[in-house]
Amino acid sequence: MKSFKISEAVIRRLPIYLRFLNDLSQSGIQTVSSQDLGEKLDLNPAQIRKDLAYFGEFGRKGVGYNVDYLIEKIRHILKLDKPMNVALVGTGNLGRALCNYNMYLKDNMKIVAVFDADESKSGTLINHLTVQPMRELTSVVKELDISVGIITVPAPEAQNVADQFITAGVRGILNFAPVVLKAHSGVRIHHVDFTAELLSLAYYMDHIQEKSEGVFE
Amino acid sequence: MKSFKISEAVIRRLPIYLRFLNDLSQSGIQTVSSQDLGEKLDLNPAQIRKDLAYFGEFGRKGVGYNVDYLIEKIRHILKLDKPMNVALVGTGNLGRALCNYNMYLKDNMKIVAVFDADESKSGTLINHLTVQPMRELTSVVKELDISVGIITVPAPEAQNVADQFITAGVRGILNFAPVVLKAHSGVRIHHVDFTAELLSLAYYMDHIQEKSEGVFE
DNA sequence: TAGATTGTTAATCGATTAACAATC
DNA sequence: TAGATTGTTAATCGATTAACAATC
Repeated sequence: MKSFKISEAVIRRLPIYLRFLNDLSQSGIQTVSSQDLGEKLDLNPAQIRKDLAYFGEFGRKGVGYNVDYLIEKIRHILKLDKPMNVALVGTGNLGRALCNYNMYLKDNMKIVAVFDADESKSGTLINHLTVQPMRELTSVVKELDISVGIITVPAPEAQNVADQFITAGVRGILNFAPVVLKAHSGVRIHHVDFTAELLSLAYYMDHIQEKSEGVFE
Repeated sequence: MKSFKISEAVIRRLPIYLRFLNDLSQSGIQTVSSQDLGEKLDLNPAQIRKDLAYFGEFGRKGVGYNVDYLIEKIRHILKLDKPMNVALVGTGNLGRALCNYNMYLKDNMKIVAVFDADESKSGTLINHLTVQPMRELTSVVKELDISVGIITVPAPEAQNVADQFITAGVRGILNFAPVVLKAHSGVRIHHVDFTAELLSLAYYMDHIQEKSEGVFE
């Protein structure tokens, strides 16, 4: 048994590999080289080989990687080979969009409970799920063995919701609110910050596009 | 006049600073130190000082940064001090959510046109905007001087939409589809990849949380 | 066998952090 | 003046890329 510290950058690339490998598999392609992957995903082939090599020897010299075998391996590494229950708080436009978007299903991640602070929404249905009041959160998280919470509430309420999730026992949070959340170590927080993506995009609009070159007086 | 290459990591932090500074400003706080910022945003104070110093001397030794002055400076750096027009393609749940979410307004970014490949949707209203057919895209982008395109279509159509945006003349794309897009240099693509965020979150769920430590046999 | 491609080491590159003189 | 905090250099740390022996 070996013990590694795998860097976050590596882990964040694995879902990108997985997604493209799934496409290949569906197209009936059985073998792929790091060269191919690199071209399609805009990554250095050496980086891809190195990333995968952290977890084992998945390829064959002179041949490449077997697509379905690699899919299986990455799914195992990311722990997508067993079901994981997810709860969502905040049934605004974005929250409802995510509930309907059940892409996660094939990756064994499933939204199984939805909450909203506005109790007048309790009982309404979103994609076969009944909206529940916040006071039910702790008990539902425990009953349904929910390990991940998605936050789609306005920024000022996000930290409060995160605290409730953490108290209830979730181990991971996916935050869509435009605010930096605090959590004790032991709880992992990923941030989907599309306002920041849009604002940083603005910076590049008038610049000469030679690898992040900028001019200032 | 000095010429820099500012790294992408630096640019991506500027909107985070800006957002928190806006909060401070609204709370009536006039001065902030890199120490304060670092604590609230989970960043190293030295990094914050260094980031800002790429663009000028915005602080005062022994005092800190004037909140409103720094806001003004960052807004200028990111080019948020002049209006920027945005178009969106794909009026599914996510697209509609983004149209309604006009947080961008105060940052001078405004969605001014919405398109959908499904022509039966043409003419419907989303938040005061009329959905238009794809064949109008090129002319509308030119007429309204649109420089950024948002893509919220299913993955298989995303590259095609990107190509149309690029042909029409946009210089930046914010892609929400779970696929890596290709573009010639000169067009900047940012990817909001929440499925990847969710899948990589799964990896950390059963791991001891000591800075990305993992164990494999 | 000849060509292709992995796994891995070494070299490079870039980003973060520590430290401190300058100065408010 | 004493305390605080910046701007900036140097040191550290980590991630990417190049190169190549191993081998299919």
